[in-house]
Amino acid sequence: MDLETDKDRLFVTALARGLEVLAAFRPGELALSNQELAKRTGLPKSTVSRLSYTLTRLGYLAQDEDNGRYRLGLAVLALGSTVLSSYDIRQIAGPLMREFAQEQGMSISLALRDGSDMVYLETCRSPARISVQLTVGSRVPLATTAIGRAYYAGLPAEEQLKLQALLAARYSAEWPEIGARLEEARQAYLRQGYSASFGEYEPDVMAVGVHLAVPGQAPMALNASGPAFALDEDAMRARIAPALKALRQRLAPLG
Amino acid sequence: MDLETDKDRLFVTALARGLEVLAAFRPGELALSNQELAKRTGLPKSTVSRLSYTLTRLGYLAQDEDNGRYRLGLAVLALGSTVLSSYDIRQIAGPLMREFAQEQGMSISLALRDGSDMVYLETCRSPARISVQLTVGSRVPLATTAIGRAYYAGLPAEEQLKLQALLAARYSAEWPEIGARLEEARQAYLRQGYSASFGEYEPDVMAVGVHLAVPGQAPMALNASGPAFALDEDAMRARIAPALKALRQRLAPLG
DNA sequence: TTACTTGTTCCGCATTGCGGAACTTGGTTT
DNA sequence: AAACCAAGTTCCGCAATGCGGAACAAGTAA
Repeated sequence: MDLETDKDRLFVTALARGLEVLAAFRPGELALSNQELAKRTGLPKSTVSRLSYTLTRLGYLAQDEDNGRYRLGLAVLALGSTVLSSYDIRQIAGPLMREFAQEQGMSISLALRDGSDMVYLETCRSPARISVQLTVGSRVPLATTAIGRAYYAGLPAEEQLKLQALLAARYSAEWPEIGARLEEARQAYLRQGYSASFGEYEPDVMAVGVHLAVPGQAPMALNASGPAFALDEDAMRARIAPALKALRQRLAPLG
Repeated sequence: MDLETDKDRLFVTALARGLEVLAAFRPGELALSNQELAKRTGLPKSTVSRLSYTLTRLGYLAQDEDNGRYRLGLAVLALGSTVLSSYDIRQIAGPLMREFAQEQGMSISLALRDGSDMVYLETCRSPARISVQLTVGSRVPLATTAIGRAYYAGLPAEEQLKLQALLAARYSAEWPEIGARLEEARQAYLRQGYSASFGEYEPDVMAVGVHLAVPGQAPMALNASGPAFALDEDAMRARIAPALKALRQRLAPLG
C-alpha cells in the first residue's frame, strides 16, 4: 500500500469491497451469512454489515426470510444478461451447439479470452451427462486447456506475441515449461487443425478445441469435451474433432 | 437527505454509485464513454472517472482499445451466472421450453417475482421470430401482464394479501383501478386455469400465462407469447393455453 | 442462569472519496 | 500552424463519509 497508493487516489475502496462481497458467492451455494462474508472477504463484521445492507437496498443481494442469510439478488442477473446480450453470436451458435451436443453426446462450449483465462460464453452439456460444473461465465486457463490452446493457435502471429508476454508475466517461473508446451500445441494445431487435451487439464476429461474467427468479432474458440471413461482418443480424433471443425465452418463460413 | 440520513449512516454511497455506473449499461448498447456515464448517472465527470477506473481494474468494466469507451466486463458475467446456477429448475425447464417454442411457434418464458415485477429466469423465442427484446433478467410488471397475473392467481390467499399491500403502495393512486383488474384476472384464472393478455401490456403482443408451483421452490409462472398479427384469440385459448398447462404439468407433476 | 455465537448499532476519528478547476490529449476547423 | 473544441485525466484542499473497535441485542445451547 505504499508504492501503489500514489496513483491510487483513483481507486475507490468502498466500491471494490462491495463487489468483493458479491464475488464471495460461488455457484451452487444457497446463501451466506454476514459472518461468512466477513470471513471470505477478510473485512470486519461491521463493514460487511454496512455493505450487505447497501447491496440489499439496491437489489444486488436479497435476504432470506427465515435465517437472514443473503443470496445474490436479481439485479445481478440483469447486469449479467446485459453482458450476454452484447455477444449476439450466442443467438446463432446456441442452437447449433445444442444440436452438436445431442448428436455427439458431448459437452460443447464457446469461449473468449479475458486476460490469461478463457471465459465460457455458452455451454451445452450432452443430455446424458450432468457432468462438469462449468457454465456460462466460468473461467479456465488459456495456456493449459484445449480450448485455450486452440484460441491461441488461431490468433494472428502478432497477437500471439502480445499474449506470450502476458502469459509470461502471469506464470513467471513456470512460463518456460508452460510456454514450451503451448508452442508444441500450436505446432500440432497447424498440422491437425485442432487442439487436444486428453486428461491434461482435468485428469478424467478429454477435450478437443478449434478456434473461431468471425470477422468483426473478438476471436473465440470452441471445445468439445467428455469423461475419459466414455471416450477414447481415436474417436476424439476421428469423429469429434472433424465434427467440431464442421460446426465452426457453419458459424464462420469465411474464416 | 434529512430524515433518512439518520439511519443511513449504514448506506455506502460510493458502492451505490459504482453499481449505478454498471447499471447504466442497457442491453444492446456496445460501449459507453465516461461522459455518457456521467450524463446517465448524474455524477460529476471526475467521480465517474474514478469509478470506471476502479471497475475496470476489477474486471467489471473493460475498455475498448480503440476509442476508450467502456463495456461491461466479463466479471459481471460470472456474477450473473452464479445467480442462474442457483435456480436449478432452469436445467429441467430449458429443454422443455425450447421444445414448446419449436412446436407451438411461440416465445415462452419462465419468471419469478422481485418486488412488483416479474423477472425472467429463462426465455425461448420461437425460431421464426426475432421478436420482443425480452431476455433473461428482464423485468415486466406483475400487475398488468399475463405472466404476472398468473403468478398472482396461483399464490396462496395469504401471499396474495401481502402482495396486494405491496402493489397498493407501488401504484398508490392508480391502485384501485389496477387492483380491480387484477382481481378480475384472478377470477378468470380460477375459471379457466390460465391468464390472458391480448394486446393489453404491449399493444401487438398476445400472451397467456400459468403459475408454476414447485414444492420447496419459490413460486414461479410461465407465459407463451407472440405477435398479434400472427395469432388469434381462439387459437391462444384453444391450443396454446392447454399446451402451456401441459408443460406446467411436466415441470410440477404434483403441483 | 451463564456462556456463547451471530448480527446490529454507536461513535469519534482520520481516511477516503469528493468535485470544481486546471491541465492534457486528440481531433477539426479556419 | 494556430486556434478551437470536446472528452478525459489529474490535482488538491476540504469535509463528509465510511471505518472498525467496542458496546449492545437477540437468539441458542448447556
